[in-house]
Amino acid sequence: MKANKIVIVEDHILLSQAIASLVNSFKDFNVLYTCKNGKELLTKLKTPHNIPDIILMDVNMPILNGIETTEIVKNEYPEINVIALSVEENDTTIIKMLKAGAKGYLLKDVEKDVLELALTETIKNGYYHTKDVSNILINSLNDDNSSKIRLKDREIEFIIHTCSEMTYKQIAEKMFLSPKTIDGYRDNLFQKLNIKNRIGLVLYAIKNGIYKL
Amino acid sequence: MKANKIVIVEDHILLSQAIASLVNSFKDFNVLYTCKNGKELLTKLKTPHNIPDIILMDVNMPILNGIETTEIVKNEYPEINVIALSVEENDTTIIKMLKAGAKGYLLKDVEKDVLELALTETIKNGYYHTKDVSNILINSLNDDNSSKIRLKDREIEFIIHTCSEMTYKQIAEKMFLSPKTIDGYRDNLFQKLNIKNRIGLVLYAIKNGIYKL
DNA sequence: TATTAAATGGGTGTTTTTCCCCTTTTTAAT
DNA sequence: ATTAAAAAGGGGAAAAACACCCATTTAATA
Repeated sequence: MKANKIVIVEDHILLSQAIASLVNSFKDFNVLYTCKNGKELLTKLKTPHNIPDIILMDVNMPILNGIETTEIVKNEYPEINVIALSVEENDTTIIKMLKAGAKGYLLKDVEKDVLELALTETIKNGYYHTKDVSNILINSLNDDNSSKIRLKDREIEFIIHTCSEMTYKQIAEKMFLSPKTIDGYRDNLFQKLNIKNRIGLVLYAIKNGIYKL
Repeated sequence: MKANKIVIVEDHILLSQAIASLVNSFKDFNVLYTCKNGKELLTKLKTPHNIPDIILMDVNMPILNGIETTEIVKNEYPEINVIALSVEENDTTIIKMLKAGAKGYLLKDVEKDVLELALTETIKNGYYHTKDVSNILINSLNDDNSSKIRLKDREIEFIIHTCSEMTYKQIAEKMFLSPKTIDGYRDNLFQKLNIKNRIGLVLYAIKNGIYKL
């Protein structure tokens, strides 16, 4: 078997080169090149001999993040397998990444053997998942059908305004609603999300990507 | 010259092994072992043959972070050179790390050659600094004298508690202070940071890495 | 030692937030 | 058309947050 070609996309150069060194130490794999972000990757892929077998993709990157990049790669080069590599254990991030078309999701604190296994299995079967990630997926699927928290558009708009120094009265003005209606939105959300006060709402919004810093 | 012994302290195993692979590829350096956090390192160091020439230390770690660990290492094993390795470009973090006794501070997006150079120079001269970090240091010194916002330790502790659903009264209890003192902290910070309410403080904390999600 | 600055805490009053229990209007579904 | 559910709005009260002004105790330092 000739060595499989790997591309690494990761914004921190040292880490990217370190991972490259690790991958090159594996028997059947070789790093073709590394990229600092999604945009750089897409430019590279336009040249045919730059098409790898597997892309190891960091999720959190500037310019073009892992999720968006994976979507584009999946559309334009469906034969390439993307494996996500991240510190993020956030359920929704993992799901978004897999929805975008990633064939695996590795947390950055796995052993190097797991990385090698993931590469081997992905070449063989087209996918690889650790138990951790599988469990997270199963849990989140269960949530979906039963009691998943569904936020309405107007509520999301309200939550975003909540992440500012405005008072509720000012938010009401901005949304052309009575302060009392805003009161209702808030009371509803507090109960639905099981939080105690506005701070909790702000933290929820940021953690779930509703409000972006 | 026989190979210099390197130890890597980094909480994400895969990264730690990747960096190890990279360091092992350098001519004059060999990785002795890796650790997941400061506590693990301190245990290891108790055995004499586990004493390395240089420790590559991540700054953000659970259990015992890079700054605290470096302080302890500097006291108990002054002959070991510590080089900080981090994504944090935050001025105060860098300064704290250098104050703690680190002989260098590498951002995680430098080229691998820079890492090798840093290791070589540290063996030769006992220290190494990139231009980036030197500049940050110089700037921060200038700022310090003029109008830089300086947060005291107790204030930072307060801000972190602020990013929770606790009321100020509960924060006061947790910090063993009177609610009135907390009142003072808050009023001070609102003025110093030019914000209007607790939400502003939470957003400030998150944006500036004081509170990590 | 005198002076300053920082840390801690008190008093009092206003505004905002939070909570609970309501009504009316609109929208969706049977 | 009828019913049900969701959205919008309300009253009133208690709790928390906010603002300002001031007192005491340390710690630093000129």
